[in-house]
Amino acid sequence: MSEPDSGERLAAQLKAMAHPARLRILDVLAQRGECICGEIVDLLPLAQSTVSQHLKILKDAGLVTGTIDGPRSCFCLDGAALSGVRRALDSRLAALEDRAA
Amino acid sequence: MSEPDSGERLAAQLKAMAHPARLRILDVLAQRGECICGEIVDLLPLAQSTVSQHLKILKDAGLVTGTIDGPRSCFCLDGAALSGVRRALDSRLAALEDRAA
DNA sequence: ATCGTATATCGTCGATTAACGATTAAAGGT
DNA sequence: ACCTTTAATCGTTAATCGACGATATACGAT
Repeated sequence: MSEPDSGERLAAQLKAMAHPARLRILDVLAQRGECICGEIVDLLPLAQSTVSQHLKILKDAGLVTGTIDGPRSCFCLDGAALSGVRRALDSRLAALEDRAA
Repeated sequence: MSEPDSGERLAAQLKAMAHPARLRILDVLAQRGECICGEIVDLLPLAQSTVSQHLKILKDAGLVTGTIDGPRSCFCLDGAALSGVRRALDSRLAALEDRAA
């Protein structure tokens, strides 16, 4: 198994988000609920292969899910994972917030 | 000037956080309030030069502040910046949360 | 069976990252 | 003045990233 410790897992998720194109993809998915790859390609100034690669990174990090739908792939956000990232950040900054209060 | 758009700025901040060692540094600072470089070096399994480099990355991203104190450097978190990251994530995920509700 | 559309994957290339040891700089103590 | 301590910077190396075009795959339509 070798579960990565929580720091490594969170780091990996943040890393997946830490790219302007991938943030935009997450935005698009948040707005539309779901998307096929081609729609995202049309919205971003990147080649199809590059978008597909970014989607794979987001999928590998568990932040989006992709289901094959005929010749297309339908992507949508994994709400639980994204909430998890948010909670992880919150708890890590809790000490700071307390101090500031 | 060429202010980076909000996506690029957030991406840069997330990227600075997206490393296990840097997350640990943020944790240490959150717990202790402030630290000198050497304390962090003692806590992490990394060379002094590597830790100093990580601190520079966090400082350049605006997530921590470093003030020179004699021969030492005293680091602490920039609460406003970190809260900003949190808020930015929250607002980007708002659409998702609404959908899930 | 073939064709067209939609994606994923491969291979490549330059740029960036992460790590280290060695060196330098800046104080402080004696 | 000289040494010690602390931290930043330099130079190197291996590994990873980001982008692309080209290719392969999977399916639906004709």
